[in-house]
Amino acid sequence: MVTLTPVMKKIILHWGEMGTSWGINRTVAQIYALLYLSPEPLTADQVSTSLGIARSTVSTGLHELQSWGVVKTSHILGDRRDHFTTINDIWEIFRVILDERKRREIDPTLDVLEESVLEMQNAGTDDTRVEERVNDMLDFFRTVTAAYEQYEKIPTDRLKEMLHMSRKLSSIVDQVTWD
Amino acid sequence: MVTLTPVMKKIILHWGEMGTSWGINRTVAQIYALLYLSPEPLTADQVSTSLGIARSTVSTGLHELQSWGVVKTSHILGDRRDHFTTINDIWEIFRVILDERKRREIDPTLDVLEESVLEMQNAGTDDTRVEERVNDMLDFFRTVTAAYEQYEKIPTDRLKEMLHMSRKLSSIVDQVTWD
DNA sequence: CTGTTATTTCGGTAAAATCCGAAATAACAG
DNA sequence: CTGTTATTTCGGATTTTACCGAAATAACAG
Repeated sequence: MVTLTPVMKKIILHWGEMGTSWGINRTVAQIYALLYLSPEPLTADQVSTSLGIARSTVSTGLHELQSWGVVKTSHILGDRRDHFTTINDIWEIFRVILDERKRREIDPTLDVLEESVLEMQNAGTDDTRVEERVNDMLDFFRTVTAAYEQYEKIPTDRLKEMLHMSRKLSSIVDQVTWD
Repeated sequence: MVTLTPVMKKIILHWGEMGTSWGINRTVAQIYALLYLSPEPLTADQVSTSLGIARSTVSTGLHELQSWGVVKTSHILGDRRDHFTTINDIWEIFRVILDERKRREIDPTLDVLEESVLEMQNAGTDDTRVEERVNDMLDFFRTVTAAYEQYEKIPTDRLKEMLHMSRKLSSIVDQVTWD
């Protein structure tokens, strides 16, 4: 059991709330926050008692976090329990989350839209409006995906630089013309 | 009652699913998709019968969509019922959604983190680790917010250009150095 | 004012997501 | 192999969220 300072409690609880808006379940997000703030790796039991959630729930939650690659296990000599930590660069964490969201939300939508376009071509409908709108959507999602692929190539350190300098950056980009 | 083509059904259903991952409730997202695809504005009753959801649910859903500014009413001479449409630029729509998400998820987090830093200063804890992590988070959220403010200034048309040219853009940005 | 149609509010129900705890399994020490 | 500790699985209970439909309110025509 880890004693939580008021600040830690506050952040863990808020993180839980925020998680729900991000489609991450409340307790999973709390587990994450606890591990992120904890000075050393924690066992599943410590997580369970500190947050007051069932051992089994912690187990499932940790698996989910591990499957995303934002939580790792570490081990201590003479102790066969797993100890859990988060990767500690918050920028990396949000890259992972963003990636997960893209995978779950953008990619399937792209598929559906592409299928739809094909189906409409085959059916040969004269439903111009729907056709037009679906094409608009498809263009949008394709463009966003392409841009995302560019973003993915940028190493985190470079990304930090860029965003820290976002003001300067945007004034530079303002001078760009395509033709 | 509007008859839905298979393609429309497919997209509406998928949109509903996607909505849930975005923190938008399934039926609200479906209403949105229907209006987006419909050639002309629809009455609440038409939405209700076409999607098979209760009139009252439609009412609430339409209000929510209107409060976000992505659905507007229009009127037809000699008909006192409201007719509903979506704004029809999908780019604008996603700007609105993004903005909503920022407002609900980023802004409150920034508040909590700033409060936390103050509290920790007052309490004078020597909990270096937590302090460090909270500061990291704060820096991250501040940087993202600042970058978002730059993005907000870009007119939609310009944004389209930029993203359509994201490859070229990123090679230009690659040449930027700050010092 | 009265009747008619449109819209909204709201309490209760239904559906979905979350979480618990008991039991099963796994991992290991001796 | 046996006992002990750690971890996972899973059915059902609990909580949360979404949805319906009846009743209230609003908006209007005559």
